[in-house]
Amino acid sequence: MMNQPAEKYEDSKLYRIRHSAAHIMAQAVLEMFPDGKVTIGPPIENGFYYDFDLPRNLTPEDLEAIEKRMRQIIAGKFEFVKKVVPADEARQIFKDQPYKLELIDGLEKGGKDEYGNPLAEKPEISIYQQDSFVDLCRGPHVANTRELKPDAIKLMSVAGAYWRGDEHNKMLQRIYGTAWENPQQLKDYLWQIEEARKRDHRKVGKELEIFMFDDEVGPGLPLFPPNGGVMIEQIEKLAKEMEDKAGYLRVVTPNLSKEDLFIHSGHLPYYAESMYPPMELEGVKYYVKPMNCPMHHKIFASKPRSYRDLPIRLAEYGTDYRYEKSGELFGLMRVRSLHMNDAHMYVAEDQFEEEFIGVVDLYLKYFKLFGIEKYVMRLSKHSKEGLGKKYVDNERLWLKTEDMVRSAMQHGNIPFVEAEDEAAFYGPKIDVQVWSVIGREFSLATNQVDFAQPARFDLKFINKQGVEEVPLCIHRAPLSTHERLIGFLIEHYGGNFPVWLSPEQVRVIPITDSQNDYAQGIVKQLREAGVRVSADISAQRMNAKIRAAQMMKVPYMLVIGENEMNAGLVSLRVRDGSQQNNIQLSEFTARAKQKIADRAPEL
RNA sequence: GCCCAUGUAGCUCAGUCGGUAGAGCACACCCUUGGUAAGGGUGUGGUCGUGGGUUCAAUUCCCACCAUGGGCUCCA
Repeated sequence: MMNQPAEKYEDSKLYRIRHSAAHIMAQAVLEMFPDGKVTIGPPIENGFYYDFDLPRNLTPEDLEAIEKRMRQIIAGKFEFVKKVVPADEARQIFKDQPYKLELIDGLEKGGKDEYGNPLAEKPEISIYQQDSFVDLCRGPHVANTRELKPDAIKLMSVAGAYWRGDEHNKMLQRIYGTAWENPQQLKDYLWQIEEARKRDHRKVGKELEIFMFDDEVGPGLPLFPPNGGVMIEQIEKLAKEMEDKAGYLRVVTPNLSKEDLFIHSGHLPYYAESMYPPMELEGVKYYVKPMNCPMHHKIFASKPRSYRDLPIRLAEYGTDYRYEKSGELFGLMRVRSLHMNDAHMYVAEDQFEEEFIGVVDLYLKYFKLFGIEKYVMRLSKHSKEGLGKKYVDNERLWLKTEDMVRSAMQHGNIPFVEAEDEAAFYGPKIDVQVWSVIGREFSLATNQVDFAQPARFDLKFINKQGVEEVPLCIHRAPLSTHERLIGFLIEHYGGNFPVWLSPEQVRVIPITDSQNDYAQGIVKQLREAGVRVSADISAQRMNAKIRAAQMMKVPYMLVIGENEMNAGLVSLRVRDGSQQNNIQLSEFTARAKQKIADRAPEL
């Protein structure tokens, strides 16, 4: 990322600037609300925040006033003075600040830092003071407020945030701000935000008519007009090709089932509140499915299986419904109806490693195709505290399967990081975070081990010794959901899709309406060649037609005027602005077909 | 679900300190027949998110709800 020095962020000057800016902001806020309560205010990526408990809600005007006051404080050239104090003295200093007292207790008892994370050793208690403001803080800070540049700070927004990140706690008011070493860096950062906004999938997706929402259909339930329909079709075609080669078998399963299935799977007690409520017919409850696993398990269980049949890989683009909380919906990234690139592989234990690595290799092939260069694979593990609550209560199997995944990844030479308390309820998983070119992070792929459901569903196969054995199940979704993948691809490509993914691949542009018939003939020929094409016969000038095609990001434009028509040729304009005049249609068709067949990134 | 902000034509937005609204683009028609990112004119188009309340009068003020956005929490 830009502006990230090679040194650790925590040791950088920028970190101290932002941390200090948070204190200066807190001073300004407390001057405005003398009875206000302060909590914590750390530096974060690109800026800082501070959480307050205030007598009234902040307005945008308040933010302006606070920002103005911050500039004055900075101009006051105040020293940041650190002092280490005993806990009791700290309690005296912060006697009117209940949140600080709670933090002091946490520090003194040992064990917890200001974010509630466990600490290796009991920390010293320190305070920092600048001007009139004293804060409980471990630092570090700049030496003097003059090290901050008044023109390099900006308050960005007010937001709600729960005390200590727990939704059962009081909601505080969080002010987000950004601070930089100089005004130019701030300007660059704001420009970067602006550029990211231009690529936002919600904006571009609307402009290019890839997806839409409708109030009467419902929140989180996207509709895909024809342009989105084309993309979905192309992605499914790709997935099918890849999966066919890897030995997957396609299945189709219903969108709803009786309650019994989800009781059996064990999903209901964990996830009832994220499921659409059941409908009851003739005394039987039905749920729309939030995932496909139990259905696939039923297919596996439908007949006796031999070790010779394994691994069995059942794949489906399943349509699932999850009742995400209203505030969690986000464009195409978090929706309530999803089309998942799902598959379950049933494997014997000695096949696990090869199969698991095979899936990861499949991910890497997809990433290469889409030009995804930045990604991180994360081994998501259980937590001891979550056993029996968030996670199936069998620590032995957790540790065993986590080991299996770890060694599979190591043997496959695939770099990964590990994270506690991030697993699925039935087993550990590899989650893949990818970053689009604008730096937004997405959880795309997931590859999960399931040691719980196969036993619950009484899945088994006859092993070499003629004995029944429970298979392991690998859940995998390398292309996530159509919804999330398309959202990602829109931002990743900024709408400039490779030809194979472009909803409209060619637009024929007659210069005057005398060429309209010729244009229609070209459309017909290209269509027969399997190219997605249309002709612009509107009553506009060529320039306007080109502009319209450029704005829809059509990769190829075929401009035809009298010259081309008389010679039986076409002139090609590529989306990047390059041109190739008076060429044979067959020559262009061959180029287009080749790019499509290769799924080539370039035009 | 929680805090805050926003919601005016198909799209992007202006506006009304209470008297039922306007621009550009798009669309239709007319003129123009133009050589690589916007030719000109005319016109169609809005129960100003939904439902209540206050008022002689509400798109404007108040309340509730819905949706979207920025966050928090959550994400099998």
